[in-house]
Amino acid sequence: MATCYLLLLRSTMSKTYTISDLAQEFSVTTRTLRHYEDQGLVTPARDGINRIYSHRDRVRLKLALRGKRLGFSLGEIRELFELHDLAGSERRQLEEFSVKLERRRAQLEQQREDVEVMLNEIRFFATQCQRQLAESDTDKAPASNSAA
Amino acid sequence: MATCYLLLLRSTMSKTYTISDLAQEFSVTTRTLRHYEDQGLVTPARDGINRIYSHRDRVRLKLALRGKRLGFSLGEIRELFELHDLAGSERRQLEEFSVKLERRRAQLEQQREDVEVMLNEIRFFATQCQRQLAESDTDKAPASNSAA
DNA sequence: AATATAATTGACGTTTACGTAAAAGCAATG
DNA sequence: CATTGCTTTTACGTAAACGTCAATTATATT
Repeated sequence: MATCYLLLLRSTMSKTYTISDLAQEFSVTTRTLRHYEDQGLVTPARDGINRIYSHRDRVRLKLALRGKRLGFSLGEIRELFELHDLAGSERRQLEEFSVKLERRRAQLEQQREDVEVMLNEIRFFATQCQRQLAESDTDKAPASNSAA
Repeated sequence: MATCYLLLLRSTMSKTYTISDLAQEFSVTTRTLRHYEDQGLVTPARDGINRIYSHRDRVRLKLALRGKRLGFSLGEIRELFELHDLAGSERRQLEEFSVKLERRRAQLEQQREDVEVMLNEIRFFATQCQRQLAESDTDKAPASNSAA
């Protein structure tokens, strides 16, 4: 049930996409996609001069955008990708990766708490707002006036 | 149990703080605090030329930092503060506020989901890492070799 | 009084993540 | 075949969020 997206990076699918396909699908500009390429987040093939994005690129883009929503920098996102590619790698690197993952996990759990708190705040003010709006409604309704 | 921090902004407490008090407590630079003042997030009083931060300022700072962790811009954070100050305000503004809150709520819920997914990924890779590290341990242990 | 410590106000610098404009190359289409 | 549309590279521009001096001022300490 809990799909692991990073694993999809290994998947082998042959559908390809143009730059504007992906730009449209993910509501980003083509400039953004080229920028992500500069930063090493995607590595589209070429048809002559034109970029051809693979399924893998698409997945990476999706992951990158989620990373961004969570406040990861492009550099950090690339690091995660690189670390993933380093699967059957040296012990030293694996240990470093492990440490980084742990740090990230802590940050994310802080963030999770932040989100909950903030949602509470917002819900609270939303109700306050609604209440005030309701009051200003009854104020304007000349029939039902409950004494101030 | 669920403290509403924004309400603390109304609280009346007389303890004050210097700029470096708050900088230390929240692990930011004094430059940051001055910047936040420029952006209207805090409004310290003055003792002659020196800044005197109130309890209210402290709470605002705390809120601002949480906002930042969640990817809010300083401008958006200020907006939230302003909207809060606008408590007994005009219907029009309240309605706008309501809409903004709703948008924020949607974003936050997206973010909550993002966090969960990302935590899953990270947990998955953490275990993978541990496994590999364990394997490379048994590899190096000359006693127990389970045939490749 | 002299020196050290912390605060102040400019003001320019830096990084990140793109925006935007210019000049040019293919591909289909009227 | 000229135009339209999408693509390319190159390159300068920009907004946000501070960093980093520099020059001054105020307070505290020896």
